[in-house]
Amino acid sequence: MSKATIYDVARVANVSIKTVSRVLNGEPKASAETRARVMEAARSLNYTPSLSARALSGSRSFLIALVSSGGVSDNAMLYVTELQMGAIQACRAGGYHLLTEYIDLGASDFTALTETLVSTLRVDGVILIPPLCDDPQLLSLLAQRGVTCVRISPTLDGSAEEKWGWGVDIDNYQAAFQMTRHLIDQGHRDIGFIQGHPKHAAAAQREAGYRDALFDGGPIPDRLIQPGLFTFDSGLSAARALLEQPRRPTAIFAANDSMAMAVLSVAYKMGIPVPSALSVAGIDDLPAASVVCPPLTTVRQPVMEMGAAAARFIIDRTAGQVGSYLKKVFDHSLVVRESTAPPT
Amino acid sequence: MSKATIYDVARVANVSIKTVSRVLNGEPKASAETRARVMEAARSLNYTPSLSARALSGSRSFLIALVSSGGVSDNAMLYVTELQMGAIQACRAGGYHLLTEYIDLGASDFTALTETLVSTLRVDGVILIPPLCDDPQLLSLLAQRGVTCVRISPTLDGSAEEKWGWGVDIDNYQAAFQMTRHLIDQGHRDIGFIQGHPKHAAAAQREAGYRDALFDGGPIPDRLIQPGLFTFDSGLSAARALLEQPRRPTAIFAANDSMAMAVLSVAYKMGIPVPSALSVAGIDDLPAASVVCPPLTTVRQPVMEMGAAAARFIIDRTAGQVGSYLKKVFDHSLVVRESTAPPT
DNA sequence: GGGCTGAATGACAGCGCTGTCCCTGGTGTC
DNA sequence: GACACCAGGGACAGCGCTGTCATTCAGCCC
Repeated sequence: MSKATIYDVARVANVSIKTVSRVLNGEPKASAETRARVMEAARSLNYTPSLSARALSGSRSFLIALVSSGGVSDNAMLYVTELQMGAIQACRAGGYHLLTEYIDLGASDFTALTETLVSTLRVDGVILIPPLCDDPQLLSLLAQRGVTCVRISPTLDGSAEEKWGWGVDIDNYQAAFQMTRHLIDQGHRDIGFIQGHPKHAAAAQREAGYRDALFDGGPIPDRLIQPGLFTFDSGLSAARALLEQPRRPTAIFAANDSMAMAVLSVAYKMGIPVPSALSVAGIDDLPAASVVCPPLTTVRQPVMEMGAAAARFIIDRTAGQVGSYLKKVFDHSLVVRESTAPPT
Repeated sequence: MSKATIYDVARVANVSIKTVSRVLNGEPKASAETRARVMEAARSLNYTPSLSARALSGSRSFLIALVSSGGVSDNAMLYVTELQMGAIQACRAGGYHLLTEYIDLGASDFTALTETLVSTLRVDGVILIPPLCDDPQLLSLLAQRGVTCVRISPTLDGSAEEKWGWGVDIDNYQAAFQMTRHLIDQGHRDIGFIQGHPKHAAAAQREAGYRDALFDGGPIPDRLIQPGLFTFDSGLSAARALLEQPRRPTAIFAANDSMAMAVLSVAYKMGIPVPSALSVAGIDDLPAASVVCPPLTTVRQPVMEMGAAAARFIIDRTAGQVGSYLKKVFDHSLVVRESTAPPT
């Protein structure tokens, strides 16, 4: 009942521990018969190898770290849960385990974090979440130490890409472009935009998509664009700035759902009915997006799949399969709900 | 630059590795002078001990697992993120690391989970989230293997308590009682209630609080109470059942925020203004609760602190401090926002 | 048949720590 | 002075695996 070791398995299967190790790791040199015998012994003993021992002696640790920053309170970071769930799933499938680390962006000690990840934990890879995934200091520390990184929604900087690891993302430009087109198709011309956090690469891409869809790259009246930080609170101010104008837009497209919900909230307070007098759209499809009133039109990203892909990349790479070291772009989809409608 | 070992530190400090180990682990036998020398050497080498080696040779693994079940899509489980954040914080402070494992409740193999936790990971403790924390099968498996468990919001079963580990919770009865009183104080008499998931212990406690506050334990008309499952969707049906009655309640108290938001949604669709024609209240204070329209009156639990306390308990216990093996009850607070008001 | 190749397996040395036991020399006691 | 005692510190054996290299034994070629 208590912990079975590789020795027990070897004894039962009547082979050396090395052979057990080989079979369990799927190494080639083992006859089918031996393989079966070992597997059976392992099963009967309910044996699971010790991660610590494997990590200590071998070159893999079977550990992946998901590093996040930023407070929970920040609605914008809510998709971390979903990402994590995807990563966990992929880890299970590959015999890996997911560690979650947190770093305070304020008093951040990247050196200590790196040391922990590399020396203490010896992780096989790290999944980085924005805005961490775009911090050159952290990235170069990790690169120096040879850590495999996967960046979620990283900047588009091509040259850095190769140096700093693989990335997963959606096509933020296209997502914003399509959403803007959706509003235009409905008949909107006066479409306000709330920008994302200037440090998030996705923010600029989304704004570009909006600009190009609305004015094909031409100048857009300043009054239509308000700064935001991807947070609900920042969305509140931006929404007010947009809605208190004498000639207010008939639609507002926020660079993410948190801010779009802020628009909903301000409109509600000001007595502006949505969507009849104002259409509102966001990006992300947060869990909350479907439960607010009215349900939010937004762009859904396959966050869980992205998390799974990130973990899988690290696992494959550690197992020797050299990944293509590029960025994988996932498909997004427009989710049209009730917050958008033709202007009346 | 590359991984420094305890040998390096020993050499630099001119002591044996055992002494380094002693100093770093805060063991008594070491003079102040030696201690300082070792610390200095460790710092200068940027040394961090290997977790694997420590775990393999010692009795602690410095690992805590947070086990969750249930889909991400389930709004009700959203507070996992917050719990996790608290646990991570406590882990960092204690030199621990947090692993997140997931188990599919459908095809659940508790034996495999336990084996992974015990043999493979050798975790020092496990944090269990509802409804996992009330599953007798899993609990007894873990207890058999001597795993320290902390259960979040567990059943009140006192006898099981000691056998199955420590727990953290709020006083669900009081929380619901106070919320109901709040509605009564505002003048409501016809207060509907949406029950929680029958398997969650908190659900029954919350209902009891509601019943006692409203009718002091006496019979409550059936029409006022609707079944729910803590999910948004279940809240939708319950809300409809409540609001389509000829004589509909003037207030609805849902056993959690997800379902309360469903009430908001149904009311919106039916054109019932909140709070003027209907007050709505929930429990949990989800991140989304403050951004819906109108912002939801709810009960806030100190989820992050609860997570931190859970992790801290495991850490202390592993370090030898025998915990009191009871349940720690945290203070909750009524958060009155705009979804409740006197009936008109 | 001798030598060679290659597949299947085992022996053995660590990986970087901690637990246990042991040694040293200074102090206190009578 | 003989003894016990204890704080301070070292030697050493693993923890449970994997990497490396050695060994064995078919099968095969000329």
